[in-house]
Amino acid sequence: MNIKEVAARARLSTATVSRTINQSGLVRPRTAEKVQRAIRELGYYPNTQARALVSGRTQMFGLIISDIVNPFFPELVKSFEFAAIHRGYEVIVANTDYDSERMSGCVRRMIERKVDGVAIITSEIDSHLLDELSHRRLPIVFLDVGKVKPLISNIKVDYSKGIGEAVRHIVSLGHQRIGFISGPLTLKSARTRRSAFLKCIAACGIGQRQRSVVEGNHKIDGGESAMMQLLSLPQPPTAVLTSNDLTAIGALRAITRVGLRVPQDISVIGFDDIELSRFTQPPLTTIRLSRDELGRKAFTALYEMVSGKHQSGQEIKVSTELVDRESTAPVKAPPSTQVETVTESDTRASF
Amino acid sequence: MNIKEVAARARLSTATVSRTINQSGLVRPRTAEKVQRAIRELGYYPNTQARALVSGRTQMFGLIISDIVNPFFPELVKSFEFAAIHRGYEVIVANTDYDSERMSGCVRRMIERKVDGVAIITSEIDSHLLDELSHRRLPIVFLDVGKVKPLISNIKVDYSKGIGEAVRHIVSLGHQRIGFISGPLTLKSARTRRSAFLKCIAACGIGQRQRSVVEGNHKIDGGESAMMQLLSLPQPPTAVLTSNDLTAIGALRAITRVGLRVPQDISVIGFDDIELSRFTQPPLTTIRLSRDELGRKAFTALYEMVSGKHQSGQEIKVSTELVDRESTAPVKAPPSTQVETVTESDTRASF
DNA sequence: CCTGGAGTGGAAAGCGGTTTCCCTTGGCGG
DNA sequence: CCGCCAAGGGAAACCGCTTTCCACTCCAGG
Repeated sequence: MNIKEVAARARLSTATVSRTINQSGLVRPRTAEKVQRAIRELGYYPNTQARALVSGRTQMFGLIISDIVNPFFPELVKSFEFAAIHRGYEVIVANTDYDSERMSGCVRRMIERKVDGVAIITSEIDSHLLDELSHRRLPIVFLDVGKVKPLISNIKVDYSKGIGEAVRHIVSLGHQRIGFISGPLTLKSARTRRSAFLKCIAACGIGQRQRSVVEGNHKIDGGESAMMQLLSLPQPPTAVLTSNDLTAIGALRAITRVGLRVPQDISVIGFDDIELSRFTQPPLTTIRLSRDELGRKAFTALYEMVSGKHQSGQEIKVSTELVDRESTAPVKAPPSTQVETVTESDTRASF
Repeated sequence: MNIKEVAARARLSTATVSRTINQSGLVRPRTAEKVQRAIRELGYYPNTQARALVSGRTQMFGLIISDIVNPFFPELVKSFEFAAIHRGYEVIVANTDYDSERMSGCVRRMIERKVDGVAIITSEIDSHLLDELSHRRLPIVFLDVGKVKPLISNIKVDYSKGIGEAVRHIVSLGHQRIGFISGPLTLKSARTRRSAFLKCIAACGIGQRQRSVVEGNHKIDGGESAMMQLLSLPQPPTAVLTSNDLTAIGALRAITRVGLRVPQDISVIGFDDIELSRFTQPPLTTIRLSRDELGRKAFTALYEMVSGKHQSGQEIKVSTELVDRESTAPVKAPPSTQVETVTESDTRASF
């Protein structure tokens, strides 16, 4: 089934069929109608490969992420994809699995498939790969990597806004000793979040001695053990911010396990506002970074580069904001008590 | 950058370059070496579109799922994709969003992109779409739809095994009144799970009067309200099975909220064994359906159809099994007590 | 009645590969 | 040293589509 059969059936040339399909406006309505009928009768779909070959555009975008299993990404993928289909683009998703080896595989796939642009929402990228891409004049959108150039746009997350709101919120509740559980510091994104926290905390007049920072792994178990570390400090923090929601959930678990309560004994604030955080017990106060917005804006940025508008690359801002739920409360008492007894049996908890 | 440039640089014909790339074995090693060098020096990647055009195979598979945001799917997608890349295939993922309107859009996309096969892991498919696909001789893999035909394989999940294990486990713990929270009964998969439960329960000699079935929505909130319904029964069940883990998590929440304990007062068993279920409080006993296995097998089934082996379509089994964690316990007492007081303040819970 | 130009539709040249068909080579036996 | 045959490599057709370049029709104006 190809354009020739359609042309034959409509008793027209392939050129006319093609023109009709592509709305070139050079075909008389009566003729177009003939074509349409033939197409309908044959159930014809143009071959995208052939089209891509001649037009030089595949109408596909690549989307490189760290790991689709990480709850941060599915929503992002979905909104990117949604925007893409809407404009007639297809999306090829690739997971790096946080591995720069794999990352180069992903980039290769994108090049081989001749995508019209790539969104890279992960930080395992070395400059050599970047060259590879920009050498081929492929539009790229990064998340938080910074340098806008021709054909390279960047989405800049304003971490400070949300984190600032959170820290001020916590401080206004009387908390003085504030902890932070970072992500794995091998990740650029984790380092960015961490330093945004440090900046905000300093801006609020919290001294170095009052803050304690430990490293998690952006997953539940890492959050849990990091929180255990914080709890075993001589002066544990009374409020804890975390680098993502999974970490916060782990922290919640650790606190509960040790027989303390959230938020009465310790306040916890997450980051990202994943779906799940509405369902923790207590519902998690967190800093929202809209993945939906991220996905949409990433697509749009790419689209504007390929369609000529904004060829030069641009910087797009995405904001963050505090979502106040129930995992924060005023600081308990003059900071004196310390964890001593671990009342396992008292730990009644659900999801 | 195309094959001609490579040929020119290597001072050979394009045919030789092509033969070298495709390992046809007709090229002398010395010549091949020349080609390789030229390719390397130019950073040449063959154009997949052009290749697909002439070979008739795009080396792409479609993967149609319900909703990537549902935690059931990411892992499945990942393992499918992993297997695919391993064999040089690319994957196009499409979400139906449980909407049969969208479903037909997904199918269209697959046809337009000329994928070599489609895995359909969702049940919103009407026969008209199916015709559309098989009319084009596209290999298809379904999940639990049943009819194996030429070019149509089916993955059959053995629900009974895992559910049977779970029910026997529960019964051996002394439970007599057993509840089930189903998924939305508009979904075929939910209906399948529900009827598997009913069958197993009957096989274990539990009478109709001892079981109560309510409908959830496969999400946390639906599980929670469905569980509330069960709890308000004159004789609430002492053990509850659910159609998926999110539902079970909701049930956990409901039970905790009402001042009861899992597993001391009520046992809960989930389904799927999503990542999260290890992290609930208490860790969720659940029935594992390996998404990893599902993804791998779906790919393999497709691959075997396109590569000639097993053109006829086959039925592939995937098993389920009980994963015993901590949300089940022996039934409490002679079944008499009933929920009366709701001690909100006593509800200390985390994730 | 002839000419010119707008409006339609056709023929054909690619797009970048693969593959068939055929011509060169080169190695070997006679 | 010559001839033969297999193997290596080249020329060209073709995959399905878009698009340029033309040819033709038709009607208005001279």
